[in-house]
Amino acid sequence: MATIEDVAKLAGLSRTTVSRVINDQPYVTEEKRQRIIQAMRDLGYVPNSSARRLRSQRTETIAVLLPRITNPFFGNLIESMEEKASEWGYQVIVCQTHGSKKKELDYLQLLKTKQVDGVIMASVVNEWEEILPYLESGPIVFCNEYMDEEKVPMIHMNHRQASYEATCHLIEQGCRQIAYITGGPLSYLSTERRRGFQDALVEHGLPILEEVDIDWAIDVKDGQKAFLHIKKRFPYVDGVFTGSDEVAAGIVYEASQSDWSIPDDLAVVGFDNQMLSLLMVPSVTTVEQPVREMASRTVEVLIQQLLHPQVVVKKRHIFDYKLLIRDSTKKKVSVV
Amino acid sequence: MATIEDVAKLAGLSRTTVSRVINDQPYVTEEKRQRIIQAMRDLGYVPNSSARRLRSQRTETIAVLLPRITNPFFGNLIESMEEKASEWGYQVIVCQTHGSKKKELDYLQLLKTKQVDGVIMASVVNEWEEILPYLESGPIVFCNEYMDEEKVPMIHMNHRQASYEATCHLIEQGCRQIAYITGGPLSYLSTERRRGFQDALVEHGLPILEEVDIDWAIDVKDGQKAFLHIKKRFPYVDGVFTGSDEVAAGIVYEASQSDWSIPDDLAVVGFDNQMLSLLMVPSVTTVEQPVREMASRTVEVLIQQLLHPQVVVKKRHIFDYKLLIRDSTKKKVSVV
DNA sequence: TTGTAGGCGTTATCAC
DNA sequence: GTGATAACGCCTACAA
Repeated sequence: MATIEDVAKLAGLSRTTVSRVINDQPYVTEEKRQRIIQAMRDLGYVPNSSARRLRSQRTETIAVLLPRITNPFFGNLIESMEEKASEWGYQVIVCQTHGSKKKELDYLQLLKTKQVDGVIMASVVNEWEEILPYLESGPIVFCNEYMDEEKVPMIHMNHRQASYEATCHLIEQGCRQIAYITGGPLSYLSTERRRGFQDALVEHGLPILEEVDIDWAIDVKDGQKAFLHIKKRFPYVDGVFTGSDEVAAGIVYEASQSDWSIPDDLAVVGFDNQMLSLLMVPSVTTVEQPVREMASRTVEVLIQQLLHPQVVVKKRHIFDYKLLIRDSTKKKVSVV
Repeated sequence: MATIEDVAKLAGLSRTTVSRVINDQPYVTEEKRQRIIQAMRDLGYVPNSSARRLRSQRTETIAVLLPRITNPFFGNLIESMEEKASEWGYQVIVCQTHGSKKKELDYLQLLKTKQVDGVIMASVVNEWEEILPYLESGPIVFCNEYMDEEKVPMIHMNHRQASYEATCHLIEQGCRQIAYITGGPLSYLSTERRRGFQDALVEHGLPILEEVDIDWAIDVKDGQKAFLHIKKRFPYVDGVFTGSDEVAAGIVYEASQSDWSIPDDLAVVGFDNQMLSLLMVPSVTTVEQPVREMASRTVEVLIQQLLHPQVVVKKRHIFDYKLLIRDSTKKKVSVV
């Protein structure tokens, strides 16, 4: 593999001059510049990025931490992030934590070992105290997940309010016994969602169904199981709020295989506006997040911090959600 | 940031000895080893990976090229690849080409600049002649996509045969006017699929409907459009083979909004066995690929090549598919 | 305008 | 067992 030295020799010039040409710097005669360019071509020279990294102390790479890519929400997120990062000449490393605290810390280690310049956390399972020390080694930005902290920028929606609004919608449709179905690791975000849900119930004087504690539902199969569970053990439930379109789809699907009718026997609200939610029969009411915009903003915020480390950045970037009302909640007998 | 030098000083030893401890090498007294470990702790020392890369000429990073992550097939693929790579201590860089030849070559450049040790191409849009030169800089492995080449390992299914079988199934169900719906960039794989489709038609003496040339369908929306297009312009079509479950889902969905019935007016076969295909009403007949196994094997093949460059590896790894027959093709009046 | 030389942090070689 | 030294390939004061 040709090095800068080889090019210099072939062109009969010094490494310095070659380096100037590589980096488009001035103070090189056009004639020598051409000679060097020719030499680089002849040798098939390409600058070695490891050497550059060592020298510059920068990797132009960022890590994106998320639970798993096949969750469409995170898939969309990283798709947009990669596109944006690529525009700025940055590489993206995928870091699937699968909700494991250890894996999360292992991947944060990339920051300490200087394998990446910065980290985006789209999911957070460790406590803040665990994460804080890594901040010494480079910037961290939260996206989607958030906390009561002001040390790192956070790009997200108000999940508490979104859940509140979704639940109010169920109540307006006449639901009185509403179950909360969730899954995945506990986090600030998931707590916020639950709070919003309970806010709405309390405000309307409705009971919080402590007995229906389904906290293990994360995908379509789980949704199907959850439906059967409810039908069998808590048949009085007439509405469900779940933080996942996949779970909602599972419920809708399994209901269609039973004698229950959605939404009349059971109204269902999902979250994220996945394609699935629109294609189900009945279509699923859901909360839409501006995924692409959040992803794009997150990358911008991180890269700006990398380019201008001293500048104090805005810490909160709150995006708007949108409740998309579809057939899974449009009860025939609606109570207003 | 503490360096190996700092640790050495604090422990009152040389960099060499510290390096030995870091790399678990013998020939260090237990007492000194402990002193060094303590010093590393005190300083919060972490080896700098850029320096290691430069020294070792290895990055322990691989690049995965694919069109876009949100295509669930590729999402699943990279999910499994990241997991496998992580087991071996390798990082994965996401490279979305969006079917662009230029982007594909740009990402292959990562190999030349030594930012990655190897490349997995899960999609290929350039000609082989364009790709070949990059092979000098490191190993490339194909997964999913393939070619008539023996220079790089290829992990894939026999798409021609899968399409052939799927089409035969449509014919057995009584379809006589079968449309082929495709999309995305032309490639060896897409050509193979078309061949398999035509093989079946020819073998059964059925017409190839040249007039129905839908080659622009890649997602659900396109599927919906395609259905309307067929219904309006080619109402005699009674079967559709499409290389995408999303397109199939769009067709099924749009049909359900019309007076056509699936499968009796139109039988539909998709590809990939996405969750979608199972949840649609009617559920969609599709071809299942062993995605996780292919992904996992691909990473293994690549890493083995990195670890043992001289060993000649098996070039073809052909996996089995499975035709999953569901409601979208079970015509009531089936002709055998 | 061009070149010399040192150092980024690590590890392999060789001498002690 | 341990340490001095060179080298990986690049960039950049500083000198000329």
